[in-house]
Amino acid sequence: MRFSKMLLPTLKETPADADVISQKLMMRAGMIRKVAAGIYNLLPLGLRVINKVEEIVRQEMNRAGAQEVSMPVVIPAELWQESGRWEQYGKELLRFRDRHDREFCLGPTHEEVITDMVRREVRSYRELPLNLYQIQTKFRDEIRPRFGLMRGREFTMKDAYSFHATDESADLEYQNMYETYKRIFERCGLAFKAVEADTGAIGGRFSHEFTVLAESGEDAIASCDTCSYAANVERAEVREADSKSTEAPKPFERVSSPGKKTIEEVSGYLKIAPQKLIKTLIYDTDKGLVAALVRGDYELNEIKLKNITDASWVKLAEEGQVREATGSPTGFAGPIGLKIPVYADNSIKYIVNGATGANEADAHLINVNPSRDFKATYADIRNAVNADLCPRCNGHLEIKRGIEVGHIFKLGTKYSEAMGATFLDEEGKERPIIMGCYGIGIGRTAAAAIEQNHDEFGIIWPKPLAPFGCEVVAVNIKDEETSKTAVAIYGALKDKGIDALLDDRDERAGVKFKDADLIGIPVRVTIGERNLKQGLVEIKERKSGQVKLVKVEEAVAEVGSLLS
RNA sequence: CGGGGCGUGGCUCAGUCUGGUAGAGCACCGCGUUCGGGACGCGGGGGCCGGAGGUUCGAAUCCUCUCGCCCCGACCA
Repeated sequence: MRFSKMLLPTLKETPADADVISQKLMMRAGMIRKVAAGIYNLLPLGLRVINKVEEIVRQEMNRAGAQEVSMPVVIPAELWQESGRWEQYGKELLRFRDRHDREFCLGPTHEEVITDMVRREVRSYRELPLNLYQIQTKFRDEIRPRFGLMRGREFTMKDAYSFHATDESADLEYQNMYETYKRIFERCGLAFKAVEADTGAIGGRFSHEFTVLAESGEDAIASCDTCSYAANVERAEVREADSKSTEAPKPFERVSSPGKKTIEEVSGYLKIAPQKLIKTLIYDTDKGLVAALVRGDYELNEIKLKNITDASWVKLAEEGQVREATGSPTGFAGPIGLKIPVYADNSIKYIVNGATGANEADAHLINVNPSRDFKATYADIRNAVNADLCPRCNGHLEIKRGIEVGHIFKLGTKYSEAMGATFLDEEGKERPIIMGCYGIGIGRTAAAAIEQNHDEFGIIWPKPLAPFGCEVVAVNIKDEETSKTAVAIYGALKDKGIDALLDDRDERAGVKFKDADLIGIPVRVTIGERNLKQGLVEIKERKSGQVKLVKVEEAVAEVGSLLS
């Protein structure tokens, strides 16, 4: 491709509304342009990268024995009503009506459609297992789209669904996909981690996230510094250190604490460390109001709370509900005397002479001792923090940020049962098909690659994702020798199967060099008059910045060896 | 949806508080000089100041309503 002919509008300035590096660089490099919030055009350079990612995914999925299909973006409501998600999914699901007033939605994921497809075609265990995937546009009406392709509302995703007659078969495929995902992200040149994760709205029994470590990541990952344990903090198990305090329990007493509501205020006013405060949060759930206790310096993990209470949703109670449960305004709740179920984080157990709300305005209790003064169900309901004990070994957890680029789930029979996707087993017995599902965010993977591979000048593409393998820069296109040599090398590269970009614009050298650094092609061949007089051209690697001069005739071979 | 902010040539922004009829840099077009790390000079084109209503002799500027976008919290590939 010739630069002069390509729609490749690079930007000298960073657009005001971009806030992560990948988004800024994608905009500046002329890869993407915003059409609406969370909705983007992919320009030629951007599409090239997306195609590279897709091709790697496609090859590896095929290699793993999966078959590619394509499902519609527009899905009739009935399918979602069958699975029960039409009601559950919430506003992320963009719903609309056609001219006949029939209800549809834009597919945010395709369990329903694929389950419908398979239940129509598969009758016997002989036709299983099956792994079907597609690379397709999804739409999720995100509350807050941001970070360019990293969290768009419309995005391309590879989603695969597997169908099995037995649990063992499903587990085998889960493992197969786990290995496949590792290969895919390795081939993309990414530093990633597979971590245990919560199953969320997709449902199912267990799952792993594939996370690219990056400062801008929206996920917090806890990983052990000695063993291989890694999990999303939403999921990370917390093991409390046994800390036997030598302090003697004192009788509890009520103290006045006018207007002191937050942990900092109470801690400061009563001169008690946050670690000795019992934070009491009132939650509304579909099972009624509950109280959740965590140590003052920890955060409650709502997912864990939801799991332990066996509720299908939990949310922080409103002011009125807090009054109803505690008889006091928010900020003064405590576990003593509550009539609702009390769930306490394991860390509470070790508090001696702690402080908590008195369930009356402007008062707290001090010298509270959990085992003596109130009853609670103890469980792990807090978020893991840095330096927590590893649940698997004697190491400690480190919290890092990451971008979730892939997720694999063992679904079980959630959808097959709801939608009647069954098969006949060897004994002629009808059974629900066991399912797994496996997603990869294509655009997000490309964005993650930039987050991990860039410098102050621009993108540094990992070779497998680079939109071109090599950029040929003709320093002065008006010089006949330069122009002839550049075109010849460019042609020879193409003949050799190397995708090349020829910067044949009539621009000053500086402009072309800046653009080359910005768009981040791995290898640059620079043809300038001075070197050319000695029969030499310059070859520069984007990543290392290493420059070497080679003979014109050797340039193509040198580029080839740098790219292999 | 709650809280905060912003909408002025293609892009980045000034002008808004203190109304007087729209600017800069970059980009774009022409000519000339320049030419290996985002050149310079001269000339030029381009803006219902997000939209609607109002106040006023006069509104980018003040008021009301609306739409869009961005940031901080509850979702996920």
